[in-house]
Amino acid sequence: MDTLGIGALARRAGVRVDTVRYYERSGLLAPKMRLQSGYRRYGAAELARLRFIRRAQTLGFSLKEIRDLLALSKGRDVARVKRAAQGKLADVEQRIAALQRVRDGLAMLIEACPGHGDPTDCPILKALGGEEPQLLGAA
Amino acid sequence: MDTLGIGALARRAGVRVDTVRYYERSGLLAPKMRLQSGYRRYGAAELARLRFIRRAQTLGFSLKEIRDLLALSKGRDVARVKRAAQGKLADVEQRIAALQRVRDGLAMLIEACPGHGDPTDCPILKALGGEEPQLLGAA
DNA sequence: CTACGCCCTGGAGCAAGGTCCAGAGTCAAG
DNA sequence: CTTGACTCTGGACCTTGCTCCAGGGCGTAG
Repeated sequence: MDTLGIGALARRAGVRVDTVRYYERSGLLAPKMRLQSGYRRYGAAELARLRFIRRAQTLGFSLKEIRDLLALSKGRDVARVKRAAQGKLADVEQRIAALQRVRDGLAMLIEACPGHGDPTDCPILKALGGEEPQLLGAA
Repeated sequence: MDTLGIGALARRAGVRVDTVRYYERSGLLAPKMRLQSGYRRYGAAELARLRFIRRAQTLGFSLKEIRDLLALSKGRDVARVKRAAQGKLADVEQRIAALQRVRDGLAMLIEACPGHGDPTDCPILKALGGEEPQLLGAA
């Protein structure tokens, strides 16, 4: 057989067996087939899908969002798929922009901080404790 | 008085009263003072801090991380504060880089998708369902 | 046949981050 | 003083994303 049991699949994707079953319950990943015994069998497509799920997760997509993304692959409406992808893109771009503002704020503070001396001279502490914590950008 | 009750504070920060109390329990935000009745009173600094917490959260910082960030403002060791900020900066930069890879992958797929016609021609669907879902970058 | 390691289902438990009572006290306007 | 809006505490409950049993079957090497 070139199919995998749940344990082998889990090992190859770096997740636990329970997690695979949890994803199945959550409608994210169904086995390719079952043996008469009820044992799940997975193929290469399932392994790829599982790895996709994990990568998406580490980037901050919730399981629900991932389910939505994956559901698109069953849609026959190409235009809708494209629109959904564009929406996701806008989403990602907003997150990037927000994080860049954080980064710039942090970088400025770090540069302005002497790294020694009187705490009241440290701009980082001022930004964190003060009246206007601009660290994360206005509003 | 120019102090706020918990309800007014919550309204101005766009959170629920229960959330403010939850943050207090979690060691994130203490009232400026209490009335004899036990009522909490907050000043401008507390409102700023609450808004800071919310902004940090929307950018993916956990309450624990935020607590760490805020705790720095009480530290007298400027060098340590600076190192902590640098660590957080590296963190943020990694997240940005990861998201940029997602963005680039998505953008490429969207550009390659005609937006109509045969679903089997749509690269987005291929990337999602196929053998090598490169959408989120390799490994 | 006996082990030993997988696999099954169902359900409990956990951490984070809230959210929502119940029952009782407080405050401010009229 | 009465009313209605607020606030208090304590604890239960919810969602997400797992993680870990218990109490069984399966499967293959020796």
